[in-house]
Amino acid sequence: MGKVSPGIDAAAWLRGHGLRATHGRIAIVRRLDASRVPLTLADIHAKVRAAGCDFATVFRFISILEEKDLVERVAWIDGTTRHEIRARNGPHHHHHYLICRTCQKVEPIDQCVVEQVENQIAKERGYAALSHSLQLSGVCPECQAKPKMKGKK
Amino acid sequence: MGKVSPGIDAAAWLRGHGLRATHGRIAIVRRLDASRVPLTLADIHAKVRAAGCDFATVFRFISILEEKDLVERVAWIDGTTRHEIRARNGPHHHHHYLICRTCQKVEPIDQCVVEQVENQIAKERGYAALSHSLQLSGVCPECQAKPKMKGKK
DNA sequence: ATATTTGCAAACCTTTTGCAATCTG
DNA sequence: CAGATTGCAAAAGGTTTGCAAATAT
Repeated sequence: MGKVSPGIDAAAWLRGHGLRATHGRIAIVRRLDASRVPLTLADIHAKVRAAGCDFATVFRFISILEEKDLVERVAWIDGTTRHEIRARNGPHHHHHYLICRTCQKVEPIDQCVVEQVENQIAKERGYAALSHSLQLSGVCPECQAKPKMKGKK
Repeated sequence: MGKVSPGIDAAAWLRGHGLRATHGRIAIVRRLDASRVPLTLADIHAKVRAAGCDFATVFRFISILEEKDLVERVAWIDGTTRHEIRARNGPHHHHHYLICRTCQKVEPIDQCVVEQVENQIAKERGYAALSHSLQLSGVCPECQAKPKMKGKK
């Protein structure tokens, strides 16, 4: 649902956006499409290097996708920069996640509760072209149950 | 109000937290205290280097303050890592900002509208020790009025 | 006086770029 | 075939660490 399609034809998707379909790019799009959460360049590279795709290619191609607004860059709460294929739900960009500070598990939040906040606050001040990033973090039920081993970062 | 105090006695504040009051540290605390928005290490260093405080000192001391939970690290929406002195409003950490994507202006949002969201969503899933980071971005009224000069980042 | 903290410089690691070779349409 | 794209390797940025000298208590 947030995916480009279930098991998409990456080559067709690429050409449909006026992009050349090389092996590396196809692997990158597949990787992005398969993830429900934003990935770091290293994450992506780890999965596509087997296909002979260089880190520089990941870097450059992700930049291209971001310029075309097909991928969005997210400043993750742990300080890493991540990238996410953009769901086609209109001009609004949603990035709602629940992150466990202990096990680093990430759960997307589907509800659009922030919409009201966004409209209320930002429009009150006359802002246009709004977007937002909300990351909630805490300790998940599983980690609360486990013996406490402080894994700081 | 989010400040340690108006024109605080940094040395006393430091000793009060069991930290040695060196010139560099005093300058760093003053800088943090004077800002309503999170700062990068470079921001802080730029202001304290005149006082002969090295970048490494800024780096190490901020790390110490963060371990003691006196300063909080924030993954800013532009990908930079920023640091903010922690307001004493309880265990809840608030980071609500309205950021202009054109002029980079930052306006803190005082309202705690996310509280409901946080409690609703996170507790529904059994998370503990919640905190959140919300950054709204858009184009401020002033920038909407100005002639459009696309300053990307 | 003594343990802590600092400045300096080097080590790291991630991000970015140049260029010749390779591939796509 | 021609221009776009890639791999490789080096450059650039920001972060982190070691160590001897300086500092706070």
